[in-house]
Amino acid sequence: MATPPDTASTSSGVKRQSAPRRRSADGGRSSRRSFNSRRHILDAAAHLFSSQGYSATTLRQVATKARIKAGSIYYHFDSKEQIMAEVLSIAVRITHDSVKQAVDALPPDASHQRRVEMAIRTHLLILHRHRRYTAANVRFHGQVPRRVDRLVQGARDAYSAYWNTLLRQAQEAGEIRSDFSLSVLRLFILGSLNRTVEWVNPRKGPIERLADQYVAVFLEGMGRLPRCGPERRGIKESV
Amino acid sequence: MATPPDTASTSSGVKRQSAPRRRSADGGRSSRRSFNSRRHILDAAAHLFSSQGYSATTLRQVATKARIKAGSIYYHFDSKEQIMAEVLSIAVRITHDSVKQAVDALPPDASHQRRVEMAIRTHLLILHRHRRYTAANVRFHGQVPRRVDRLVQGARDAYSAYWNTLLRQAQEAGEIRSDFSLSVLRLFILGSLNRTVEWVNPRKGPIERLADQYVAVFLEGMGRLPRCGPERRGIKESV
DNA sequence: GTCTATAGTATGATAGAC
DNA sequence: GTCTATCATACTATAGAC
Repeated sequence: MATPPDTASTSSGVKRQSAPRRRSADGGRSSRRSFNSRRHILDAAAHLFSSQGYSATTLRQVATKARIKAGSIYYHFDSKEQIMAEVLSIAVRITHDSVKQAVDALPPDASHQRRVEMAIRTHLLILHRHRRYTAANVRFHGQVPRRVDRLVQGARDAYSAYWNTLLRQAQEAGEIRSDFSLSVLRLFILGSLNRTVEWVNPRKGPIERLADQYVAVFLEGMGRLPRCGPERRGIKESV
Repeated sequence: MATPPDTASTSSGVKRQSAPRRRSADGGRSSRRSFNSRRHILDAAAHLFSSQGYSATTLRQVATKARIKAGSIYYHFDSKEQIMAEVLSIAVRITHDSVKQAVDALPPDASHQRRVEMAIRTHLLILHRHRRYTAANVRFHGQVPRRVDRLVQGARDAYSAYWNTLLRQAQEAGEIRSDFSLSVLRLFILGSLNRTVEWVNPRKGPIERLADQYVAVFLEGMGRLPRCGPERRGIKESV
């Protein structure tokens, strides 16, 4: 069974674009908290946005969670919208990068179904590993000011295009039913994976076991012709 | 191919609980607009809630859309939360009633797979037919004040229980793989269907064609043993 | 880089005329 | 049953001290 590589730790994906200058070599223990304020604000905002929504989250809540006062946020960011835009961009970029990297790491002779399987597994794993950020993106798509959504649209389109290619190649190789609409299939797959942020509790069981069931349904369900016989993998309830 | 019956017109599902008194026999043309204010408020609120979110929607917006002034809302409702609670309750009740009715209308000897198929088709159809209400429920689950969500939880649990029974019976009859977790499968199915409110444009094609593809994936993907041979239905891209 | 204080605006909800 | 007017509160964002 394929398992995605362990890419993109939580901190590695945080964008630094237009961050303020810092002291060149963080002197020591005293200023560590303030030194990382920008990331603390992003983490706090991502968490609150993804659990309450954009409008329901106030900058006072973000500030409290980041252990600073509300006014201080404006040293690091220009507006609430900018914070949201950055959170969403981080989410899309981490996901896209991780999935692409995992698929590329497969042996060159891997089947297209296998590549799709790896993409499904990695997407689901990353979705829950970076849940604060990805859930903000997944749950509030279309619920944020248009200006914000538009800033992230390019990254989202690129990720969609990546999946389209993956699926098209599989269909051309005869590994996906020729009567399926690929755009529907992509939205079906990604939508169902993304939806899991609404109910999955990662502490109740490994995401990999959840991925098993999703992979089983999709690979069997979209295959050109079903494989016959008892050659099946065991899947246990664990989520 | 099974098609759900045409149940629950838009207006039929609107709850009247605790509505103010009305004139017994609506006299005629002059007061028709004010006569239906309560429903106009609910419709306007459902539409705004489902497209913008609960917090982002203001009662002034609702009032404008319902062609009244903001203060007048409080003649019909006690609070913004009450309006949302009523919108969500309507959504869950319409869906549950319609799906149950469609499944019950199947011939008694219908297979369990066929019953699940009908439930999938009807859920998807109703979801988009009553989109204003259902999208508010589906998109903002967990994003509204707890008091509101708790008022709807009972209805949601009942609908989940209904699906659990449907799936359990199918699995016991050997029509769903025995190694699948049914709670995961239910969340998988309903989650993927519900997710379609984020991207489906009903004017671009009939929901039935979309349902074809979802049914195909789920029935093939969760079946105990895949059916062999070329006995397949044709599915065309249309959404 | 963070603070306090506050400007300017918008919100949910209420009171009372009609 | 709807209106106008308004209260009390909370919000985003800014200004300036430290």
